[in-house]
Amino acid sequence: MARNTRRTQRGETSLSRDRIIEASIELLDAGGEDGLTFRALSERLGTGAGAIYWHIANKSDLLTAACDAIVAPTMRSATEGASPRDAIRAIGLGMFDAMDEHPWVGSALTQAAAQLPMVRILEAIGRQVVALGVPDAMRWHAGSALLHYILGVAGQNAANRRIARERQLVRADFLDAVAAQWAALDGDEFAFTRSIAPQLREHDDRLDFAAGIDLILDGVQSALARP
Amino acid sequence: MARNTRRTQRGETSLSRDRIIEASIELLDAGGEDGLTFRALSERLGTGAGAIYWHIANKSDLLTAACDAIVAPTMRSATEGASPRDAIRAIGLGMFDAMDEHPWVGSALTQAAAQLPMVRILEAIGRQVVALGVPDAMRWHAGSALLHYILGVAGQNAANRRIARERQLVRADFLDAVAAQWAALDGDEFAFTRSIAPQLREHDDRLDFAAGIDLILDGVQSALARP
DNA sequence: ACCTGAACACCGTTCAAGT
DNA sequence: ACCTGAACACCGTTCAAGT
Repeated sequence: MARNTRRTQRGETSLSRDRIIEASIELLDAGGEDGLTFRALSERLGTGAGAIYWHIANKSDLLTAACDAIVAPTMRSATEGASPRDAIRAIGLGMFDAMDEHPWVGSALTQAAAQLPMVRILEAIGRQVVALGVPDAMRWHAGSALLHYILGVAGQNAANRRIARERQLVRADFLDAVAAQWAALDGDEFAFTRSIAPQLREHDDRLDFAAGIDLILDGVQSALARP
Repeated sequence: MARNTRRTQRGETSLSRDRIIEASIELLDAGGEDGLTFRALSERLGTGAGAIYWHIANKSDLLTAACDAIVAPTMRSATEGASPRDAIRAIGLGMFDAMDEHPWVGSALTQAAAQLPMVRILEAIGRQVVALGVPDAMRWHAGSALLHYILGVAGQNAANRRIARERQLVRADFLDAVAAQWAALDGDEFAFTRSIAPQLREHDDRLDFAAGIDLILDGVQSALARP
């Protein structure tokens, strides 16, 4: 960690794991997951591709580290809340907003299963589940349901953003395209989907996300109340 | 679709979209997502890489089609159930079992956001949400919470299987490795995660998955009961 | 209409060689 | 200890040329 402090003091010219991660995030923000390549990264850092491998193990390691650089501060600032319930909502919405700013975090999170970024989210949620008074035997179920729900929305939003980017569509046009696609489905086989297609355009992803968390928390609380 | 019926009658030598998808599924089952390449596929089909492009648009299209070939029959057979609640559970468990047999389906589902496979799941769930008596205004929230939860578990399981495969570990050894990793975390910063690490080894993914669905359904039902 | 297969423009990763 | 950059073994996709 303190390996190259002497050089760092001299300026920004030296390579370091932190500088690599920082540049990676810039590339990911600018060009999505495809934007991060060792060639683009080494060009931006003014170095050779091989140099990067001195500081990181491989691309998967790099993506996880970039993801953690977003998730860690998000979890640190989202643990406040008037009640455990509010705190859990804040954790979820904190992740939602972070992924809104960095859409690649959703898929990075999925790829880095059981790694540090995911554990941070689990930890933040779990503490509030305990504070909520959930008994030992139910903590795992409650925590993992919330975590999986958050990861599900994460993955889905990330995929939607990637598709919209590839087709060079803004959000509204993307939703219009999906709604049109759904409306064209077979009326008998896809009756439900067709019936909710109009809601696609009006809906607010962030509110929907919060509503899902509330549903799970309601389920937890009704289980707590059961004799 | 009926383009090459004459040739198909002669035997299995002719190429078709269905044969390509079938061979893709075999490659995906055998080697995970990395196992599906146009070179491996053309070799297995005894043809050139370019020939495949006559029948499918690109790799993303191919993966979505392979995913749909798994999801469609799963949804067709999983819609039975004594009650809407049982039916929703059956839909979820049907997907769980399908992904257990074909681990790549989880990530394919995420990549094919808003595409046919996902719509089939949404449709199956939505119908049961209606049957459950959920009013119009809440159907979207209930359906998308269930869908996102299922997709979250899907992505997570797929990622776990991929990592286990890469490290050539069987499930039990993979869980042991994760549990050991968690146990080594900082005691203050990761108190909750450390406390549930032992449960990692004992837990049953399938039961946990069903428990999460029940939590959401309990939440829906408690919202229905509210004045 | 359908297929061939070489060619193109990329990847992530390695490694002998430098400083 | 850290970096260079050419080389390696791959990718998905295209396309002139065949039948």
